[in-house]
Amino acid sequence: MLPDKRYFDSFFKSAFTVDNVIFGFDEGKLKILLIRRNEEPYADYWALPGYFVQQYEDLDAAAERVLREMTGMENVYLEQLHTFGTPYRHAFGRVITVAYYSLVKIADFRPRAAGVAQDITWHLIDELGVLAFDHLEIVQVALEHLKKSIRTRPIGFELLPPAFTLTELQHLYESVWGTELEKRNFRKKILSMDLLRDVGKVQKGVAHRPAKLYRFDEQRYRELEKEGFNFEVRDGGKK
Amino acid sequence: MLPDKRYFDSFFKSAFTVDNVIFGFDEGKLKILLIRRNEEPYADYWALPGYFVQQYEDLDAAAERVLREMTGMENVYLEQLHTFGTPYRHAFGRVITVAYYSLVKIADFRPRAAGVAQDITWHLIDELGVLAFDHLEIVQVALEHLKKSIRTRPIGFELLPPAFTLTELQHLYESVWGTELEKRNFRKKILSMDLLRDVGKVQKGVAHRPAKLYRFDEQRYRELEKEGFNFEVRDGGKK
DNA sequence: CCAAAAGTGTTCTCGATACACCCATGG
DNA sequence: CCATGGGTGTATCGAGAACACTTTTGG
Repeated sequence: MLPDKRYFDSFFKSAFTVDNVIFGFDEGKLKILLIRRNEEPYADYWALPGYFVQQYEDLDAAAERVLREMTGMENVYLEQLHTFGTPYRHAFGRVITVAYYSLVKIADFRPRAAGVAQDITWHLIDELGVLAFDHLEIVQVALEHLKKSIRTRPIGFELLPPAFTLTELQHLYESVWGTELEKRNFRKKILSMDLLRDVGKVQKGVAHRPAKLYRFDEQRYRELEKEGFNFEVRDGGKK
Repeated sequence: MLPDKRYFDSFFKSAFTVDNVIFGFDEGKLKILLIRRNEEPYADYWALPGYFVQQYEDLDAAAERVLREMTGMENVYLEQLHTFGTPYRHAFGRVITVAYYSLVKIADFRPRAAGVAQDITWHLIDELGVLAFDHLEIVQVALEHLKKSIRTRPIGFELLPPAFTLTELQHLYESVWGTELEKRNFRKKILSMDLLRDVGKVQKGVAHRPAKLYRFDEQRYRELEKEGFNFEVRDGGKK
C-alpha cells in the first residue's frame, strides 16, 4: 500500500518561516515593530521580524527564537495568528509563513537589530508604507484580529505600563478601534468590572488635575474568567 | 550580502499538508467527517480528510482540492483554523499541517471515499476514539473555535437545512455548547434579531403540534453586519 | 485666575431573566 | 382523550446610553 518513497520525496521541497507582528502603544498611538532587512530578497525593505524555521524546530519555539535573535526581545508571549501561503510570495522557492503576534509594553524593551536586521524601530500603524513580501497583508490581518479580541479579552492592559490612568486606557481603545468613546460610560463600565486596582498614586508633572493611577488585577481576572465571565467593551461612541 | 545558495537550500526540505475539519449536524447531534486511511503512516486509522499540498499550490485551493479528491464534496466554504507543527508529528519527515474547517448541511452531501480514503463516515463529536497523527488535537481546537464563533456570528445556520424549526436551532446551540437553554428566551432573542423568515410551512409527520419552519435571511444579516451589528446568543441556561 | 483634563450622578430605555399556561396534532 | 412538543405574555432587574457640571492642579 506504500507508494514509492520517491513519490513522497517530491513533497519535501518547501520551506517555512515565522513572522512576528509585535504591537506596542506609546504616546497615545498604536505601533508595530519592524526591522530593515539586510538580505535578499527585499534587502533594505522594512519587514516583520521573521525568518526560516529549522528543519525539526517547533513552530512556537521558532517564533520566539527568531524574535530573540533579530530583536533581543525575550519573554514575549506570542500567539499564532494565521498562515500565509500564496504560491510565489518568496523568490527562493515555496515558502509559507506562520504569523504570530504579541502585545508588549514599549518601555519594557529596547529592541536591537541583529541577524538579518540592519535596523529596527517602532512604526505608527497607519504610516507603514511599503513592506517586504506580503507583510503588509499580515499586519492588516493582525490588526483586524486585535480589534476583535480587545473586545472580549482584557488584552489591552498588556500594551500599557504597569500603572496607567483611565484616560490612557480609553485612548488605547480609541486608537485601536479608530472611534471616540464617551468618558463617563467608559469609566463606569471599566470600573464596574472590578478588574482595576487604584495604586494610590497620581500622575506627576501635568499641567492640570493629575489622574489617579490604576493597575490591572490579573488574579481577579482569572477568577472571573473561570466563572464564565465575558469581558467586553463596546463602542458607546457618540452618535 | 547574499549567503551561499546552499545555505538556503537546507531550509527547503519540509512538506506541508492541509487537514479539513468538516462539521455537520444531524439527529440533534454534532458530527464530524472522518476518512479511514489506506496509506502509511496510520493506515486503517480514522483521520481528517487531508493530504500533501503541491509544490506551488495555494493553501486555500489545496484544502478545497484535497477535500474534493478524498470525499467528492464541492463548493464547501473552508476557513483556515490553525497550523500545527510539532516537530515529529509525521514519520516521513518534517510536515506541518494547516487545518481548515467548515460547517455543512449533512443532507447536502453524500461523501464518497476516494484517494487515500478507504472509507468515510460522519462521527459523533464525543465518540471519536483514536485518530491518526495529532488529528484529535486538531478536532479539539476546531471545536473550541466553533463554540466561540457561534456566539458572535450566525454560523449555526450553515449546519441546518434551508428550512428548520426554532427547536432544531436551539438544539444545535445546546449541542455545541453542551448546555441547556431556556425555550422562551431563546426564541425571543433569536426572533428579535430579525434574521429569520417564516417560510409559511410547518413540520410534517410529527405526533404533536407541528412547528413552523424558518429560513435564515442572509441578505438581512449582511445589512446588519455593515451597521456594526453584533450577533450574539448567550447561554441563558437555567440556574 | 485661567487653561486643561479629571472626575462624578441621574434619568431613560431596552434587553436579559425567570416563570406557567394553553395549543395543535397524531395515534 | 391523551401524550407530546409548539408556542406565547408579563413583571422585574440591571446594564448601556445620553447628558453637564464641579474639582484639582500647573503655570
